[in-house]
Amino acid sequence: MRSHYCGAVTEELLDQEVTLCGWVNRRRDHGGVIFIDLRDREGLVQVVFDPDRAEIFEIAEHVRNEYVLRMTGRVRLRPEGTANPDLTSGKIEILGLELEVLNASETPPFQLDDTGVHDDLRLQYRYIDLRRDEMKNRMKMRSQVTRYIRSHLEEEGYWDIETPMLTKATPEGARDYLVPSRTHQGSFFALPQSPQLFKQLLMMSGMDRYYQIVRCFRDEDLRADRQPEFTQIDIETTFMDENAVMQAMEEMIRGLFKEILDVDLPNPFPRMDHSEAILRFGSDKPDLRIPLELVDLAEIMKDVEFKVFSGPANNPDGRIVVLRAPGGAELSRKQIDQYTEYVGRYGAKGLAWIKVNDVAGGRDGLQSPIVKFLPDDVLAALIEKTGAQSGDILFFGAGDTNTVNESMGALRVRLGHDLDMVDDAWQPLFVVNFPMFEKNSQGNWTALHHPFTAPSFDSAEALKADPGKALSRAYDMVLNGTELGGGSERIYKMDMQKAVFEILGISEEEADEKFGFLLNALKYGCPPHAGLAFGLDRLVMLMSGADSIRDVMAFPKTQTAACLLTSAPAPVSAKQLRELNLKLRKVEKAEAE
RNA sequence: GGACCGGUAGUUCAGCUGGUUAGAAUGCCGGCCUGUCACGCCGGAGGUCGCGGGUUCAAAUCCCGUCCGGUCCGCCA
Repeated sequence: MRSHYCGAVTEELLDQEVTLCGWVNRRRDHGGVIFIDLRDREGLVQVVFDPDRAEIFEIAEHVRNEYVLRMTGRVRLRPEGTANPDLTSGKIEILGLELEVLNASETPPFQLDDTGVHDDLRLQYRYIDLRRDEMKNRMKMRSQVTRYIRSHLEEEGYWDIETPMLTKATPEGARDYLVPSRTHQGSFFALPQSPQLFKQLLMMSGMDRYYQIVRCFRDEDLRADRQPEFTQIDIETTFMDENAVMQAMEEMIRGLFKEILDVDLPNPFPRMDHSEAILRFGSDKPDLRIPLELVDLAEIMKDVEFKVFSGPANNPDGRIVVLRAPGGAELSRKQIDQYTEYVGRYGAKGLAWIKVNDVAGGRDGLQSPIVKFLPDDVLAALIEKTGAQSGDILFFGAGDTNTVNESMGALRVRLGHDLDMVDDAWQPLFVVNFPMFEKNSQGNWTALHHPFTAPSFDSAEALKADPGKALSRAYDMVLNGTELGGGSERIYKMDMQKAVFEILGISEEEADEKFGFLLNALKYGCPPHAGLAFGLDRLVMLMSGADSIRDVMAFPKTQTAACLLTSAPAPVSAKQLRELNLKLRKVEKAEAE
């Protein structure tokens, strides 16, 4: 049908006849001569129609944006001074000799070069949105990324093995998407939240090294970086400890960034203990591009009269920190109020602050509603410990540890952006040595990672004796404040797995019912194994500079998990429900009161 | 479940302290134009102001409810 891609026609084809197919990107009609920019996936080329050939000139006059054309013409140099350096094909143009309209187009609902079109319209007409260069390039990069990952892992001896999409609901973790079974009425499949258990079973099956670029499903509320269906690069290996896995994975990511973006990531990636990340950045996925850090003030504030500060300083479950924002003394009262409202979202009850107007001026150089509560020596220690300079502002977070970490960690990132202090760089790291368990609001132990993660303790007895002390052999790869992937060394011994279930309060019967197949497999020669999973969408989002993973998915869903293109989800027929032995409950608002 | 932002011409927005005929840009349609590339010039058409209710002599504008899109908290690894 065609001889070349539009974007691939260059001066190398001078004087040759080419046949092209594509869309009308734009038509410029000068009366006596018509230019059409013909567009396909690979780019644009200018086609010229002159009135000498009345028949095709007539056709060209009636062509409109987004018409699909097939044309044949001769490649020639553009007249001197009319080259377009913005196009790879800009030195040449094509003199139209034949022209066929393969299909007309209605006027598109939005202009392809309009950058501010609302998301809902873009999603409804996604097939038009995807024609835009920005979107097309993201799809291309995504394909390049998966190609690189696949070929790299294949070369390293990993096998691509598929796992079921129709599987079993899991009690832990996210809400499942359920699929009713027709042949087992009243029973349901679940779509996988991840292939976690299957990939472990593949290791037990002796597959040695596995990978899969695989769709996962989680029925939870959405965010800019969370979709109900998303793609993981899922990896698992046998007989490699966590250090070897981390090293192999960072090598892969380094290679990927070099290949696709020509970016050299650090070698090796820095590693940071989970406890250090929380202490310094208030986050388990610190954005190292931002130089600000939380400074702990427990020592300084222990004995002050000001209970808001001394209380948390003396409470083992409390924390008091300060965050120094360089140049922040210029912030207006309104801006400070906005930051107060911002930390309030994370549960902070307030946001105390001190403006350092003149660092040499002692108490008089400080401006703040709380300075009067703090003695001179504490103020001096504060200035010394934060390294505050004239013109800075100090923000204080005090309260229970989690609230302080979350609110001040978020404020740190927000200030970094607002004060334009985000380093233009790629800052990856591994966060390691996570706690194995944490207490939930009811005071029960829950797994920080998942219940198949191996603890740092070798013996099940030691683990049971003090679960709060145990670290896990888990690791998260973090890039610029986004969690790119995470994994762990897995439990491969029955007694350890049983101990973990016991600590989590999962009874033997329940464990048997939910995970019996895995526990059984542990009995038949289970090798040590470890792995991890990357979020492909987040990876491509970061690499392409997109603000949301929606922009690196061809057909994403809205925040309410709907597809505006197909109008999914949608009701089904009574017949379909009957076959599945399902009956809908009536939703009557009046009765629901 | 909750907080906040947005919804006005095909599109992106202005108008919003209530008051003649709701504007701009762009797109669209028509005419002119032989070197443009965001072509140019002239003319024209185009609106349930998301939806429902209320206040008022009068509502795009104020109030209540609701739907849709987005950001975030909760939720989620």
